[in-house]
Amino acid sequence: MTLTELKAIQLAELFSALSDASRVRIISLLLDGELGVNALAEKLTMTESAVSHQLRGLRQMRFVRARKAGRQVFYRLDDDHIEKLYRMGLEHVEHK
Amino acid sequence: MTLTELKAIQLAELFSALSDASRVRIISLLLDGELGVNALAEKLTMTESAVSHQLRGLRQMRFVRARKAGRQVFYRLDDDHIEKLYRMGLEHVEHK
DNA sequence: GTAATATATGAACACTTGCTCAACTATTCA
DNA sequence: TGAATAGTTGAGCAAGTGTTCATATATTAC
Repeated sequence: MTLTELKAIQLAELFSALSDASRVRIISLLLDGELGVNALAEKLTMTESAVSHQLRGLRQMRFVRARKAGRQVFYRLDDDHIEKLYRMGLEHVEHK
Repeated sequence: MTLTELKAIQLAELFSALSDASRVRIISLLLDGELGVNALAEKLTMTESAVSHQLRGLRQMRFVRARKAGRQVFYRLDDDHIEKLYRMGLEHVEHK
């Protein structure tokens, strides 16, 4: 199975989105439904700024989608592929 | 689904192993069977040193396993979980 | 209009990562 | 023994990443 360099890069980018504990925890919280930035920040004990920066990356990779309501922005997972990847990873981590 | 900080870190580490194009290409080559460091280096057009450094990381994460035969060291995937993760990622990348 | 709230953004900085290069170990062959 | 081959390892460094802090934007309340 030879892989083009482009696809190798795309795959690496995909997995990079889950290669940081803060992002993993954001994904894990959004599995239960949408949350605003402030709620995420509180649950994660991170600053809103740090959360916002991470959400930006996740948004650009189409891992999450934003919905604006008044001055709040609610985020949710964009795609169930992400959930599958997450669960498969979790399974791997737990069965060792 | 609340995730402990430890598991978030472990998950992030797992996905980190696939978060680099060189490592992704190594995994993709090893899907077809074991290969020595030199053969990997040639197929990847990377130095043996660079490949060896990456293999070290993959070994530590138990993504690959080494078999020594004379002065050669053959690497293969350690676990079919990795293959599943890889294929799921590839599917995601290709269906967009 | 002003003030308060919710989020986004850019710069700066510490930390991490992946490579190169040189030196090293281990094995085979003569 | 010595030379050649296969791979590993550590130092050094450029590039990338995640956070903080200050500032900016957008919306709501007054």
